[in-house]
Amino acid sequence: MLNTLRQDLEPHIIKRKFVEEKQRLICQGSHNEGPYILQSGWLMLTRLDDTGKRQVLKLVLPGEVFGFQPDIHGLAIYSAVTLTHCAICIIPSAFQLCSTHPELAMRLAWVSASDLLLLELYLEKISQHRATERVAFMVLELFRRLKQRNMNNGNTFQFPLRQEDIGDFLGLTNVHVNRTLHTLKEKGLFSISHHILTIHNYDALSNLVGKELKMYFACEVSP
Amino acid sequence: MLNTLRQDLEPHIIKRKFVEEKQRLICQGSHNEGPYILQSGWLMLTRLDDTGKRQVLKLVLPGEVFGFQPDIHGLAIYSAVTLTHCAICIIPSAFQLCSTHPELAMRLAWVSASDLLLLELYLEKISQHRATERVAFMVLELFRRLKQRNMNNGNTFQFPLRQEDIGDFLGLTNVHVNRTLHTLKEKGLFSISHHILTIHNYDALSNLVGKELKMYFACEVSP
DNA sequence: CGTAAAGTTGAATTCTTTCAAACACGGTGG
DNA sequence: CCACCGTGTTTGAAAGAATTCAACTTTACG
Repeated sequence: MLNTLRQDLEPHIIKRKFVEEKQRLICQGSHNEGPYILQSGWLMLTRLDDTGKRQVLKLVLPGEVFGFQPDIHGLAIYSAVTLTHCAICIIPSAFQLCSTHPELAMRLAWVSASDLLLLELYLEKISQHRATERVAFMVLELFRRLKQRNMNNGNTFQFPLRQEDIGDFLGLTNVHVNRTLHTLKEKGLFSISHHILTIHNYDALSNLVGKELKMYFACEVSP
Repeated sequence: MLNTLRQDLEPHIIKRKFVEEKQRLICQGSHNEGPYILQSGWLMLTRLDDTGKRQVLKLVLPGEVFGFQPDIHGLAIYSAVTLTHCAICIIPSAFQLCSTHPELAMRLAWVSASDLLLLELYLEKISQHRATERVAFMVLELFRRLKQRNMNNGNTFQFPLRQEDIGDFLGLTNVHVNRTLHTLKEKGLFSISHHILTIHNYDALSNLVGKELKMYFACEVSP
């Protein structure tokens, strides 16, 4: 399911781009050309509010579709910012293509529904649980998606986020993220160093997120 | 856009149901027959975690589709619970229908993307803002959707949620919801009494949620 | 009228933020 | 090669927000 989308659409993909890190692909409040497919690299979807607070809505990994938004006034409600060097594809007129390519419509439905499911899980964690569990959840959720893509190296993987990004993702201040990471490191669960994250005790970590999610993370779901 | 879905699908809708309040249509962890269309009444999508904490994921209003979830192990990740007497339709084999009815696939894509957008806004509020703003946001967001359905009576509308439901929706305890509702009532913004909510000062209320969302709530978006 | 469910209030505790300052690190230019 | 600078991380102390616990009041409903 992961790779076929690009194959289906191959003839319709007009533009390909390579983008440096910290660049903006979609800009909140502007017109959105998407949807896009991320081919390689990491990026994040972020939203700024009037007070200048930032919410990271999603971390996008290779193979994922992003930027399929029903617009408010036709404008994007979030920005897409690269965390690393990225390669992306643009599907310029996805809406029109849908009528002639029902499989694209199905795919977009499936993508949105999957994003929705993931966001529901994040919302639950952020809304109901404390800093430690939120961070544990994020690490395990990422680890699961990275493993599906063979982007891990055993219990280790690249982790391009700053502590402030984690905070804006999980609804915490960078200061509190720092303290929480320390606690988790001291407990021997995982540690981050030089943008590399290492899980030292997977079982203890997954115990933090509860039994149901533990099963979710253990199982290989097609992305 | 709101009403056409049912018309498109009319020949394929097999079952119709009337359901009492506080009944469970989808049960977390069980197989899900959906998707469904809510014809009348209110219901909510809720998720329980291992510790017994509950997250309300969405309030579903008449005309909306719910229960289109890519399953974990084929099982529903949330329950659907009626808040009032409801009338619903079931679209039994939506996935198969999609191949012969591309407009259904498009509709489901659009529904999921809209749900995702709404959830992103809730996540931002819950993650970044305090109790007062969360509650204000919920009231305005509901008011907007109710107005689209002519389910308001001026600045007044039926409000079937208990304070505990609000808490589980917004990530607050029922105790704190109570105190927050009091504060907002004393400020003359809105009040709830006998399951009827009255907005006393719309402008002041919408100032609480910020300029961008204020515009969002002011505009009539097709649902 | 009586019971169960929902709402209200206070006081103590816990978690998180805020503010401020110090520290570490990688890169740049002298 | 080293000093310098900016970005990101670390730490402490005080303030603030929300939770917990417990008791009490009100409302809904048979």
